[in-house]
Amino acid sequence: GKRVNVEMRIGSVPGIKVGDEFQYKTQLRAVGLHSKPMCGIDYMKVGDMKFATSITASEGYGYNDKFDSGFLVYTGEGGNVISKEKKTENQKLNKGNLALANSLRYKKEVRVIRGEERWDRKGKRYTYFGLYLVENYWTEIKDRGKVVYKFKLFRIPGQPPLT
Amino acid sequence: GKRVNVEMRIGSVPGIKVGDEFQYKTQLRAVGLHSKPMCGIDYMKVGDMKFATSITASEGYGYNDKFDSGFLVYTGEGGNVISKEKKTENQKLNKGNLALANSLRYKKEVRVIRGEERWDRKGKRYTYFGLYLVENYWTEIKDRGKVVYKFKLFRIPGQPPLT
DNA sequence: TAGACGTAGA
DNA sequence: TCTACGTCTA
Repeated sequence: GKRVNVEMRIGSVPGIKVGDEFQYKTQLRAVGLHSKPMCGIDYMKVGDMKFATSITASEGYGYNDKFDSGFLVYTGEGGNVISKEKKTENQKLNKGNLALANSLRYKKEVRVIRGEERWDRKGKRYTYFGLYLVENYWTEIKDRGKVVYKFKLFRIPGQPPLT
Repeated sequence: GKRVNVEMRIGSVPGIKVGDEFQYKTQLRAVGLHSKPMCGIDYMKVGDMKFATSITASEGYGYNDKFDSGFLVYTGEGGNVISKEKKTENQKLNKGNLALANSLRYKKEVRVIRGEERWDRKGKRYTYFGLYLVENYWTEIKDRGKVVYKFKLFRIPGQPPLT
């Protein structure tokens, strides 16, 4: 049980390979992949600007993120999208959403982790998918008339294939 | 990131020594010390009866558990004791509380883990304190007139000292 | 102090 | 489905 406290950064993490799997979000933090225990979008400040460092696309939360060959459409955060108790609101271009927009504008790499539900529903299976770039983003109006941000990311070519 | 799924049992855990420290509750689960990610009392069914396997006494949650030389007074679970939103209710002799009561009656060992707040407030420091036996339990009436269970446990002699 | 794509078991 | 001594950042 060694004490872990990794500095988060943009880009690949030394020692972590595409396809590496983890069981808990605390493990993602321990190895330096994703710092936030409950947030999908992790980001850091460089000077006065936020950039995304990593996103985890966990299935089964009502976000309906779509993984396709080399692409990913990812739903922004905020607006109580997955809350059962709180009222849905418009998502805003702040926090993680703003960080992803900045990553697009400045062509910063984003680590992508996919979280899959396990058949035994004990923990998840978090798989490191590699580095992506944000291609564009837009807003959609969801069921209850609220604004939701969508980010399209493409996988940077030349990385090991996902089996 | 090897997949972990340990069978929980009563008594000491092979390979775990008094004083071993951990950072997250998911680690406690991984090594077989404490299965529940957010509950203080872990227990298992033997035949038709529940017995406690381990308790974590985390500081800073308004439970006011007391560690003394060889003794521990532990607050039972339930009743929304630490909830800020929900109304406080009477604790009942069920779930983990019932398991601890059975551990007293049948003299079953209980693993004790102490969770301390860290100065940097990142993670906790969970320390394995060794095996205890429940000496007795009682109820108290707390501030808002609600029933709270208290369990007194003593540390089984002959174990390595806690430095 | 509150918010956020957490976890497991009853 | 819900509860439960979670865990981090803003």
